[in-house]
Amino acid sequence: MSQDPPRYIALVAVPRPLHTLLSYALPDGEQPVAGTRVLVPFGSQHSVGLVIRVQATPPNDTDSPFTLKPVEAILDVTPLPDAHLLKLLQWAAGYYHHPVGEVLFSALPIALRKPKPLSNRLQKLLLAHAAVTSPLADTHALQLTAEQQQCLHSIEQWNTQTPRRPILLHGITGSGKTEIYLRLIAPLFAAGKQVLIIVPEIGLTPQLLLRFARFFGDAPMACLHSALSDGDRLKAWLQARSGMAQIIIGTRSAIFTPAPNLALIVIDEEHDASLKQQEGFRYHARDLAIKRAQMLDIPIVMGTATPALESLYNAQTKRFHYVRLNQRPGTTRKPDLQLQDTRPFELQAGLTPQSLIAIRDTLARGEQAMVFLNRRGFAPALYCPSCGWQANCEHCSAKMTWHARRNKLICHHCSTEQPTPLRCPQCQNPKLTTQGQGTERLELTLQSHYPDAVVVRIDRDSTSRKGELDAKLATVRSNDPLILVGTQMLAKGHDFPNLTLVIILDIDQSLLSTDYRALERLGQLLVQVAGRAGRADKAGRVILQTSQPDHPMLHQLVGHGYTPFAQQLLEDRKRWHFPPFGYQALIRASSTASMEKALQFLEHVSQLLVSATGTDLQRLGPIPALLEKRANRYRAQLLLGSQQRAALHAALQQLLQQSAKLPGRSGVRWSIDVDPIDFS
DNA sequence: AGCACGCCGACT
DNA sequence: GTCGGCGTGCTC
Repeated sequence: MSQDPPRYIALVAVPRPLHTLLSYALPDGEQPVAGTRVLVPFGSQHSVGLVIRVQATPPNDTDSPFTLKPVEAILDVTPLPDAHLLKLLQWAAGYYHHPVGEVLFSALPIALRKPKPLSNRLQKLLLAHAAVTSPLADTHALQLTAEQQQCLHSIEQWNTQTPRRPILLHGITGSGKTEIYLRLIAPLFAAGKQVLIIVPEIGLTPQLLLRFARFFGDAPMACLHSALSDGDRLKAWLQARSGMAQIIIGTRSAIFTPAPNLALIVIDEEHDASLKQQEGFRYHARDLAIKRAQMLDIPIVMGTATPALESLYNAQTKRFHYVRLNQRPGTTRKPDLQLQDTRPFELQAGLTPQSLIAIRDTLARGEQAMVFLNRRGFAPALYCPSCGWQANCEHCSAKMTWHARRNKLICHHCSTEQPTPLRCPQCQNPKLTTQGQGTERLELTLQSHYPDAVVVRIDRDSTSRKGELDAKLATVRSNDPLILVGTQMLAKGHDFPNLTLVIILDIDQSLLSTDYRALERLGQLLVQVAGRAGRADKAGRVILQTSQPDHPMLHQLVGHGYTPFAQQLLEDRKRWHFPPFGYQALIRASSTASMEKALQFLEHVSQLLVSATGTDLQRLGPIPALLEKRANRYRAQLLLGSQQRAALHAALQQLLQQSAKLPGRSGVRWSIDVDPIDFS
């Protein structure tokens, strides 16, 4: 049974952790375009794959070790990621050393993993679109201030120059960055172009969305975020891909949305850590956005009140254009920021006497106060005062947090829940005690301290039900005097005009952290939270409670502001050859068996890298991770550093090529994190 | 990631 | 004697 050799073969990426493409024979006469999905046989089963390339079979192809299996079905007529996205994604797979098929499919809506053609869905969408006409409903345009006009003018100028550079828009909270975005987008919108806007977390930026909706009227907007159903996500994605959604707003993964007429990318809050994916394909949406804009030769604008040190450095070295907005329209005074030493006082509700007085006065003036504490739950520890027993998570090397409302112990690392023990499991003592405090306790104690005041708590626990967050935000926006208690969730994207006092608790841990990025993040968080105070025409006051009021970096931040603070941190980074003065990758390993197993594996990785590269690759570790055990896995890490990006990437390439032979790899899960930002 | 293949303990 | 444990290795 001899067969003619296939004329063409397809190189296909499947959504599995394979670092290679697989070759399949194509039926006679078929030449699918790169980016179309195919159904292929895969081991004993079938898989959807993406065609990356189609090649003619070499005429006398005798050295091929395989008899190629045939492509079973071609699922699409047009490519899903277009040629440009395909190129970007392949580049990203190489840069982040992540399996190419997983990278490609992580950029597609989940619904497209099923081997179903999408032709009919498209048809429906396009028919729906035919009825909509959407004039620019610019009835809510505000007059720009002189500073904003100057800023806009600079950006427009830069966007006519070649070669292009990314633009860093460093504007203090309330300075009107959104107004600048809108003015940049408007002419593109009118010209039928598309714009991609990446935001940290869409549920938390309702005001930005509202502003866009007002500005662009009923223009078709595609929103892509984690709360969407698979169907809605596919719909938004198709609308963007068809070009009919001109405004595309989304979180991190929206950076992969196809947009044939893309003319501008905006990254809002470019410093935000949520732009970096923290598992699987660990990409940074800002960095990929810069790459995408560069490949398309379109402008990219990154806005923030607290630039990432990397971005600030890029601005200083002229890789980025840099423009500032220093004024808050309608406000004359900057918030008054003060450090408060907690050590001399016995704290009540975690607050110093001065803080308590400040809250009382604020309420008396009919204004709002916010107490920021980045810790959920009632208390971060439950222990027995008589024998010293403590409620630890049995799956993690961590204490369990006590939640009063649900009367449960919850591990914030693995989400394990346990009923609160009635007596000490060790000595039967019926009186267990909590230690420390979270937002839940803060809410309670503030309420009893100010019995007549309304206390609103906003954190993940108090807003998990649908509509709950909106209701709470509406209460706050009614501008009645109240006390707002909350975590991270309050730090970004909200505008509370009657909020004039912000108290920030418990920052001491960040000041002592071994993570070299902890101070940068603390600085960003403090400035962002402080930016909530004193909007509209009311002066704001920010109180920073700490047991280390003499910390030099805190003084730098409070005394001179974010930029000199960041500059100081950059100088430290330079001394240590840390990013952006060097390049890093973190190898993580975990084992259910023991810490030793994870460490030993990384020791072998380390040795492989030395013998394979022999370069001046710096190695820090292997060391146990900050959280040594999580969800029953012992975790260790090895930090790699180099002054040459190419050397680091060559080393990672070597590691991947030889990883199958590494001793001690059985029972160990491991991963590569390029440009790590979180060392937990 | 799945899945099959393969070599060691307690059961119809 | 077999059912099945998950260690190992492969997927064109």
